[in-house]
Amino acid sequence: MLDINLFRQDLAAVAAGLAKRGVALDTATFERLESERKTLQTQTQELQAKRNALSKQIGIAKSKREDASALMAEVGGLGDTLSKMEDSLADLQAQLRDFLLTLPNLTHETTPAGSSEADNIEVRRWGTPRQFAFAPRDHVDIGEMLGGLDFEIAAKLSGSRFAFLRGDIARLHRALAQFMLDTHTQQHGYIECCTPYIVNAETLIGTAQLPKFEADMFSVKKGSAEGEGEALYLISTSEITLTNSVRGEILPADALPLKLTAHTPCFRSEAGSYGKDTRGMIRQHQFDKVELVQIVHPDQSYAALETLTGHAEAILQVLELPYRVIALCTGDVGFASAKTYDLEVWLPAQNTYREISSCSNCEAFQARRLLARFRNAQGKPEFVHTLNGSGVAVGRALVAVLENYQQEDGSVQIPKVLQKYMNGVTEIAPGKTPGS
RNA sequence: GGAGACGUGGCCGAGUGGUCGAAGGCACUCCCCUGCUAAGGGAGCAUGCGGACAAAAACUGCAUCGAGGGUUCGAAUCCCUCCGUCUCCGCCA
Repeated sequence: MLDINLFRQDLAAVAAGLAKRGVALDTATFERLESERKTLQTQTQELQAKRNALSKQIGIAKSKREDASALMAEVGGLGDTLSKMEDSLADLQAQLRDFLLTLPNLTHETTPAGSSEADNIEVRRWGTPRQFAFAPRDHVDIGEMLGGLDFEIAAKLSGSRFAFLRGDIARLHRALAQFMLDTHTQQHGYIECCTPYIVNAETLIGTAQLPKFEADMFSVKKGSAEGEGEALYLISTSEITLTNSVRGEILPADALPLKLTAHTPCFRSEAGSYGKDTRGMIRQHQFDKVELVQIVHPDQSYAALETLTGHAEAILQVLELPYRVIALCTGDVGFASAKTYDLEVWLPAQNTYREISSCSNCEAFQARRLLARFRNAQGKPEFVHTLNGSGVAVGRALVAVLENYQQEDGSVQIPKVLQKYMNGVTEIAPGKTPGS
């Protein structure tokens, strides 16, 4: 959520900022709502003050055993008017809040200008894509040769866009996640968390999945029959639970930066992506991800974005997977983000780089919704800045390892750092899985 | 799922319709006194949103005692719903 004070002070600037992302701000609606709110709020508060004062006098009079009937008659007439005014004020403030909740964050000045993916800027590359002496297979074909990567069974169980892993491939998937968690906790200073996978609506408003992106979420019901309770949702990323862990908190200054990581499944309905990446496990309804979240002092957030991105990069470097870093342009950054770097890993079968991590600085956009604050040097509560990044997507990392480490005979070598998580296994070869 | 108890400020804890945004204590901050492994005295110390203002401070209004609704001139206090915590029983990993 953007700061409403910005709108009051310089509406044109906000409109210009949003226009960079291709969002048209309805300034007329805002000005109308805001001026109505101002009038009504002032009037309502004046009337409330009057009622409170009179009621207090009644109390004083009664305690002195004096007659209060005149006072009571005076205040009695206020009730209806007041409750009507309070209702319409609440309604107006809800409208204003809804108006603000549907607007994305303003982008940072260093976010490149642009209108679409095509305007994103490559910041750097790491590693050299391997030269293959044969035509590299994609992970689906590799999985088929090895066994243990089964989309038909998954389709039978759940439908399209799910995968069923078995044997060494399932184990490789687990090894990747453990390696990532260990690296982030032992080398990068993150606290390992294990969080709920099901959350309520309030939590999703905090990190901005709701109200605007409900269609991207899976919702679940409590109990069997009626289940007319509160709607619950499967998390689409553990950014949701990690970041919401500070919701409503006023943290002491020395608690910052707070660095959290978790390995969780992520559930996405992928509405609107029909026909995209239908082959393999690039785009799934359920995938695992190790997430990095930092809660930081506002002055530190852009430095933190660089280091957090570096933490995600370190994973790919140690796995020796070539990648590039992309700065998303103003037209492509996510709703809550002011600046985002995507990490794209090299996939030889596609002969291209594909997103495997997305690292964002949300500044105070989420904190404002969350009421997540810290006590600044003056002792006053101030919004924290929140950052999140994949460190990295486990499913896509599995794809990258399978494709980049494949051999001509269909076997796949295990990256050195993963071997200890694989009980010393150095390669997965056809005919041996499912096994071990 | 059944029965009961409970949810107050950073923490503890009083407060069952009226000068209560909330006693008292602890913690914390500042000042004074004292001079020594301490103690005493005084003051301050919740958050959000408004108001005149370019802004800050100060001032002032409104709201907030788990959440939402209701009764009332007036609610932390009474009623309803929900959420959560604790104890016992049942069930289960």
